[in-house]
This record gives sequence, structure tokens and C-alpha cells, in this order.
Amino acid sequence: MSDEQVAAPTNRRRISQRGIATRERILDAANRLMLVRGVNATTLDDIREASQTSKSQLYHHFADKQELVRALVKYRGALVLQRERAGLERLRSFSGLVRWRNALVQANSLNNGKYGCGLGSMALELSDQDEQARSSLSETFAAWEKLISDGLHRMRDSGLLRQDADPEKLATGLMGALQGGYLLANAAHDVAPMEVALDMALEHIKSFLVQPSGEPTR
Amino acid sequence: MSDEQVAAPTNRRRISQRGIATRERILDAANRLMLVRGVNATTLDDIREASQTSKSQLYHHFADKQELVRALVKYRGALVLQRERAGLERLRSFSGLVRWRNALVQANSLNNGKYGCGLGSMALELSDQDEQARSSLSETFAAWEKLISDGLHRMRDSGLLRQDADPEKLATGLMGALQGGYLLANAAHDVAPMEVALDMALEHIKSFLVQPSGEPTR
DNA sequence: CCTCAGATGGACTTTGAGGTCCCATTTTCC
DNA sequence: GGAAAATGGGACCTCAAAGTCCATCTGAGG
Repeated sequence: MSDEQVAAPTNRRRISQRGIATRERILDAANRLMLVRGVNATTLDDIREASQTSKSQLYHHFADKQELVRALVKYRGALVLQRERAGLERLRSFSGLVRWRNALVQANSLNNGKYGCGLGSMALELSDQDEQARSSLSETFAAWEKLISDGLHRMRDSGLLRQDADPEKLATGLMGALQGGYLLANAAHDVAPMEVALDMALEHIKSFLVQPSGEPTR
Repeated sequence: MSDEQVAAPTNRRRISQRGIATRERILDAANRLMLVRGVNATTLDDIREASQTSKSQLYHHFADKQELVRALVKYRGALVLQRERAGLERLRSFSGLVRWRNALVQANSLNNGKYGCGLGSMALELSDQDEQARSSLSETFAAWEKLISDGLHRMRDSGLLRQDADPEKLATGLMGALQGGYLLANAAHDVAPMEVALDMALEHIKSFLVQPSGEPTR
């Protein structure tokens, strides 16, 4: 009642470097385990063990499992966007898209198609179960698609893509093909269907390229 | 040891009409509940209640929850294939594909994009958790794609599609777009991205149509 | 109409996972 | 250096969900 209360109803607590590091270790362990086993099939004891922490620390940093999962959704979203930004923010050509495709396919083929996309798998598991997680995931997908559509905009502005190309729709279509590809690859334990789906989307984008030679699409 | 044993190592048990009906009720309840809540988040008590049965009946018909889930995978697969067969087995034209697309979109829009595809959601939830379920789902996807590719073959044989169209790849791409569309629609709780993804795939197939007028694709 | 295996109801047991608590240790700030 | 708060360890509690068991009911075949 007396002293200064600097407001900020949340975050009242002091937090140290060590605390931050522990929180990070927990999220990192949750990230790895839940990618492989799924969210619901991963227990807090699994996470505690993998992160070399204890129950009290889990509950010190997160109110309950749901909060941890929500934090993970944001954590993983940030990781994916960071990775994708690196690959997409300088996208200016069709061959850049192909390189992007190849990187994703190669990464997935190392697992023989298993595990799928960290965001997509959470989306299907959580969307009908946790509205906050769903809307957070939805925002991440939107940001991801924007990285793509920004690149397509640059390609259109520079005259590579025809004016009637719709970067937003193309980006959504490409993201759909990517996520569907991940899913089919996961079911088949084989990266091939992911390649086919992505190549279909790339072919579609290609059909909007301005033809230097002027000859028709085929 | 004495009487006739008609072989059939499984199914040794006699089974009555009533037993079949109960088993069906259980699967039907599991199907509905697990579509909405997901497999892991649905309890046997939920299913027991929804199916108006009892614990002993659940365990009379299925060894454990995993067996029930595996049976559900086949049950749901059979339902989807039956539905899809009805819509695809007479596919002979591009407009037939459009009608098929419209039916799927309309059904999904009734839920505002929620729940997604019954097969796709199980695929992501179970693939890294139950190898038998995964391979069963994979087979169902293959059968579904075959319904599509058979239709595309008919279109190619009748001269609607160009000879260089690859029905198998087109079918895989379309299935990828469909599954990715379901996933994005589920995350967004909006059917729009599913439409965009499917339309992209249909445009791609369209680009293989033989042009009656002979003019280039665009 | 009797028998017996299958079908059913539902109480009971077990297990595992989420969540709580308390006390010890470390860090921060005065 | 010492008080106060953050961090940490881990035993313990609780409860819900999976799974067991047995008494009873049903109905088809002899």
C-alpha cells in the first residue's frame, strides 16, 4: 500500500539471466519433444527430464500445461518466421523460389517425411481445442504467407510476373501445397508427395511469368 | 479339437446381429467425437456415453483404445472412399472436377473451416505414434488419389487432356492442395484458403486441357 | 423349454500425468 | 553482509482415464 508500484500488473516479478535461460531450456525441450510425439502425447515429465529442470521450475515459468503450449506456439512460430525470413526476404526471381523449395524438401527428406511442419501439425491438433493457440497459429501462417507474397510483389513490380498475377492468392496456394505436401509426406513416410505438391504450385506460379521469348505458356 | 473348425484364426468368436450393431454404434460415436475433439482428447467414457454402451462392451469389441483407433481409421477411410467414389467414379470432364470441388468446399464451409478432413487430421496426429494406423491411412490416401487419377485418365483417353498430362502427379498435387486447404481453413476458421488452394490445383489441371480453339493457354 | 455362449451393466482397480507444496540454494539489491 | 526475492529439487497429492471383473441378461440351437 505504501511504496511505489510501477503498475504493470503482469511481469511484476523480477527475472534473472538464469531464469531466462531455464525458461528457454524448457521451451526448447518442449519444442523438440512435441514435434516428434505431438502435443498431447508429450508429458510434462518428459519435458522436465529433457530440459534438466524440475516440476517447480515448469510451474514457476508457466501457469499450467496449456500456457506452456501457448508459449510454444509463439516460440516455434518465431523460429519458423526467422528461418523463412532468411530464405525469403530477398526473393526476387523464380529460381529463388526453386531454391527455397529445395531447402524445405531437403530438410524434410532427412526425416523421410516424418514429423511434418511444426506449425501445421500443431494447427490440426490445437485448432479445435484452444482458441488462443489457433489464432496465434493463424497469425503466424499469415506472416509466413506475407513473406512469400512480398517476394512475389517484388517480382511483379520488376516485370518478372505478369500484372494479372495475384501475389496474395499465389502465396496462399503455395502455402496450401506446402502444408498438404508435409501432411501427405508424413502419412507416406516419403518426401515424394511433398515434392509433387510443391512443384504443382511452382508450375502454377511459373505460368504467370512474363515470357521473354513471347511464346505461349507451352 | 473335435468338431469342424472353419479356420479363420481371427473371428473365431460367434457374433450376433446385436453385437454387430453395438460395434457399429461404438465406431460411429468414436467417429463423430474424435473428428471434433481429436483422437487423444476423446476419452473412452465420452464414447461410451455417446454410443449408449458400457465399458464391458467397449472392451468386448476392442482390445484397447489403440485397437479402437485403428478400427476407426479403417471405418472412416471406408466412409470417405464410399463418399468419394460416388463423386468421382463417373468423372469425365473438367466441370465434373469443379462440381467435386464445390461439394467439398460447401461441406467445409458449413463448419466455417473447422475440423478439417477426417483422414488428414488423423494422419498428422497418428503418423508418428502408431505405425499401423499410419500405413492404413497411407493406403486410404492412395486409394482416394486413384479415384482422381482414374478420372483424369478417362479425360486423357477421351482427348480432353493432353497426352503429356500425368494423371498420377496431378492427382497427388490436387490431394496435397486439398489437404493443405483443409489445414489452413481449420487454422483460420474460414473456408477461403481452402478455395484458393483447390482453385490453384484446378487451374493447373486446366492448363493441360486440350484447347478446342487452339489458342494458347492464356 | 433348457442350455450355453455371446452381450451387457456397471462397480471397482490401477496407472499415469497434471498440479501442489515445502524447504534449500542462489542471486539481487540495499 | 544481510534481507528479500527468485530459482531450484523433488516428494507428494489428486484425479481422471484406461482397463478389469463379475453378475446378469438375451437369444439361438438342440
